[in-house]
Amino acid sequence: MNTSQTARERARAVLTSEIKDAARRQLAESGATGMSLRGVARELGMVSSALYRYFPTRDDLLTALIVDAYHALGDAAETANAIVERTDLRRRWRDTCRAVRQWALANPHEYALIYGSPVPGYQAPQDTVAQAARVPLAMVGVLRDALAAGTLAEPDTGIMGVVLARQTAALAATIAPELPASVLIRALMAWSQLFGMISFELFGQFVGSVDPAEQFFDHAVDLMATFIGLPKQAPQAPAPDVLGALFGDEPDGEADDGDATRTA
Amino acid sequence: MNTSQTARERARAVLTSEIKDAARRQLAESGATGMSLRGVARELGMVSSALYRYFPTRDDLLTALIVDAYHALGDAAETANAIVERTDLRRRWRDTCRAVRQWALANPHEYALIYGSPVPGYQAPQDTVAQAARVPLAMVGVLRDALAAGTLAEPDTGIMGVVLARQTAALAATIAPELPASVLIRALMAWSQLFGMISFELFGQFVGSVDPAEQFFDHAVDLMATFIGLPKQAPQAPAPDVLGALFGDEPDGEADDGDATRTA
DNA sequence: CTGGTGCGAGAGCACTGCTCTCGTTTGAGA
DNA sequence: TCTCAAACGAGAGCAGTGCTCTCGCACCAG
Repeated sequence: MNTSQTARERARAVLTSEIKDAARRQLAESGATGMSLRGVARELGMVSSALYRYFPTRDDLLTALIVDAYHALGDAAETANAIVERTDLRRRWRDTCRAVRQWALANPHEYALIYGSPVPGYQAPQDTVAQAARVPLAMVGVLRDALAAGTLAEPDTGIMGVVLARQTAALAATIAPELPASVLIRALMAWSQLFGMISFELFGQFVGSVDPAEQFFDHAVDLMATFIGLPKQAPQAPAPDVLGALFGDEPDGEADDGDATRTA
Repeated sequence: MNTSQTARERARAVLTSEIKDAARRQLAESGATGMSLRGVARELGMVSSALYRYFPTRDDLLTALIVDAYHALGDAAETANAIVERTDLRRRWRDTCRAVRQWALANPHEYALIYGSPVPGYQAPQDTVAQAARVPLAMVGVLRDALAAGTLAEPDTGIMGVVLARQTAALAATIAPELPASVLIRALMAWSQLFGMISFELFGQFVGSVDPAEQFFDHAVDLMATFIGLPKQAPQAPAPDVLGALFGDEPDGEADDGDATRTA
């Protein structure tokens, strides 16, 4: 790729990323409304009209930042999920959720950009939906492994409307066919609970109650894990037969933990 | 109150509310970024500088809209909670949550204004915190009545950090001294889950999965009620005729989820 | 009746996103 | 190696924004 790149193309690529960097810096300082095209041009020592060679409009620059933010958040969640010992499901769940919160706390304005109110007329480029799915997919990955290991306590479904039944069936077909609908529904609940909690913490809704939300967050994540059916605690020293069963069936393979949330 | 009001004061009051109405209209159409001071001045047939006699800055006008939005949402939740038969705890819980969602769907931009990313440098006037607490207080009210009636299944606390224990103790002291910390924590979780769910639906995070979120919402609300410890079902409602008199005019298919075909 | 005060209109400033034009630079094809 | 179109940055300019200041007019208490 780089071989056939002309100097102009290389300059264009580097300047494009420099523009995004400057915009990200302004975003981190002043929020989305404070990110001005003229401001980033000023920071780069160029004139504002020159920026339009790289981004046709301000919203396109913001969209690029959104895509990057989704990507960074997905990376954070997936690496946190991949780092933990694969059989320690409870810890994988917890660390994945923690990684999302840590990323949000470290990049509050970028988080607000993607999970706050949609800024323009809110178009969702098809590129973002795949990136946005990475966090819930990481969470589902833990549940799939728990189900495969036989340690997932399958909750009862309860009464389900036809629309919801169809939606969960379609979702299962594309995400995790072996997961029962009841687990999928609770995963969706845990997913929205996670981001609701983070948004509340970041946007100041917890000030009167659990303002330093660290311990509340961990507690809630743990309770939601139990709510879905993850085993209470990682067995300290699993019995040899259980261990053998765990490593014997091995549905996802062990070597590819680089991508722990493969979508089958 | 009108007695001691001079004509000038009356004119000022009515014009102030007219400005807010016009601003709310612009907000509903174009979102927070589209609400321009000059635009509302144009709509009212006045010049922009005249608006500064009523709101010293654009952010102050937005803040007024925020306070009003909190007020309207609190009203919606409290009336929904008050309409239901007081002993029907499950239905009170559900209808309160539904009222929040209905209000959010009816006023998406106002919802985004108060629960999306904070718009300006995010100051939270002391007036808003009391208003913002009304929804969770309505939910807690149901739990208090359940505890008083002896029908609240108190969940186990689990391990709790000292910070969290102190926070929940302080919260209980000011809100509901008789509620155990475990219930309070789960109420906080249900609260953030509710708004996380609504935000996801409004901001388009559910598009790939449960996009028409009606049935998923009801299902999740019900599961969270059980999660907190509310009794499974209202103990066989007191008398059908009373129920019919109370809920004769339910707008949306409310009576018994009759349309939801029960599929296992 | 009079003088201070609240009010709306208008001009103007600094800023924004965006468009258009004009020389210059670049690099691929002749 | 030369040529010419495409890409590029700079500048001017337009319409819009929030906000300030000044100026007359209308109100209302003294």
